[in-house]
Amino acid sequence: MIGPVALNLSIEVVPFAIRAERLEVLLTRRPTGWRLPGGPLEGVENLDAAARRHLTDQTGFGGAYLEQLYTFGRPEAAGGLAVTVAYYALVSCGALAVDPAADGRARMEWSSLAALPDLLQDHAGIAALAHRRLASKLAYSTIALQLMPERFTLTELQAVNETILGEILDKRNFRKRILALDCIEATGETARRGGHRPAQLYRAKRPGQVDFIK
Amino acid sequence: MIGPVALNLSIEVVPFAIRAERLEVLLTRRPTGWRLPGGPLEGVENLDAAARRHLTDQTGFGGAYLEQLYTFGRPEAAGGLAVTVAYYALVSCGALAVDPAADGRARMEWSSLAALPDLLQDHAGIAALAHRRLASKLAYSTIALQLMPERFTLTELQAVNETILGEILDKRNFRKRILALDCIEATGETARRGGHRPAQLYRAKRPGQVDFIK
DNA sequence: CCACAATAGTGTAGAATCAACACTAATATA
DNA sequence: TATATTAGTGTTGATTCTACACTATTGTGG
Repeated sequence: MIGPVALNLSIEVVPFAIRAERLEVLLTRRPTGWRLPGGPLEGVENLDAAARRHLTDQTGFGGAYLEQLYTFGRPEAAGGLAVTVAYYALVSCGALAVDPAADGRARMEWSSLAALPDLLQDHAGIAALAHRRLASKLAYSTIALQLMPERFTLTELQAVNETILGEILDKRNFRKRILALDCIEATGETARRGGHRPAQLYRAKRPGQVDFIK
Repeated sequence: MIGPVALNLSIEVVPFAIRAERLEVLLTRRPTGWRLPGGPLEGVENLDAAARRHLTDQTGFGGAYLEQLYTFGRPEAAGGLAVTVAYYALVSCGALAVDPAADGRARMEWSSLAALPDLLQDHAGIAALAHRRLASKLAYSTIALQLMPERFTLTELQAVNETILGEILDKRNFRKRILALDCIEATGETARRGGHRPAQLYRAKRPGQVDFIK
């Protein structure tokens, strides 16, 4: 059944990853310009499933952590109403390493959140809202782990937090806090990277799961 | 433009109020049974505006504080997709006092959140989600003020917090914390209610506005 | 092989915040 | 005038937070 107004429902996803110590957003190129991955529903599907489908089809990062952000309604020039259900996705550095063979996919490109190109509609605003949500969730959840590879050092985890928050953290206090959360464990292995003391490698105790703290 | 799938977009609102020291939800009666206030869009309208319109038309509490909660997608028996954008509303005790002459409105009734009747679809789940969101927001915002009348005592504000959280709070610690937030001010007036010392009346410094704290 | 550069890893002390706790003050009523 | 009832107020110990500097371990280059 269709309501009295023409509805255009779309799903948009803000895919985040940490690249080169910066928080970046993955954009796709369409004939009309850059936009967030997303698009209309196809058939009868769960909204979460639709978000994941768009992400997978358009970027290949189907394993990302996905969370609903907000729903917007926007009158269209043609007289209908565009309803956008926005999600954000966290792509782990691990998934980034393997280039998701972009066969037949729209062209895509990571862009620094601080310097997005002109985007379709209000996609820039959606990305900014997603960033605020992500930053505030750092304070009361273990969501940052979703951006990490399977094994990571504490210094790397700290750097991810610093990048998202835009401020530097105290090394000793950060480590004490994270370890007290009981959300990661040492693997026993070390990472020998460069001319300096190797770092312990840690892994998430409950990978894929975001715990709330306090 | 209409997508390939039949869409049924509706707005549902969970209207909360404190009545008789309990957190209650306002339900409306339809031929098919009890449900949350809400319904389909009418013409091209902002989602927030649609939520307020439904709330106003169906309950008369148009002045309530409104906030988007979550968006659900649910396959329908007929083969289409029902998309529900859920909101919650906080009705101040002050607004409750004046009975919103329910002329021509669907029958409505407040129900304790703990003992809801059978509701349409997943409306009970939506109400439960709204309650969790509200309870968690108490910890980091001044949202509880939206449930208070224009002037209120500290004891009343504490009771509202206790009701939502489902736990009792320490009177001295509560007062210290609230006053430190700098979100309310004494009016200078007192409430003489019953055979005991009168209480100072306070009011919100920024009524209608919800501040985040810390 | 030795010096150096670079990052890993660790503890403490003072400040701030949180949590527990009990009595006096002011009013209405009987 | 005695009593019941709610308003209003501080302190102390525990916990948490914040600031802060040095040793450990490796790779590299002379």
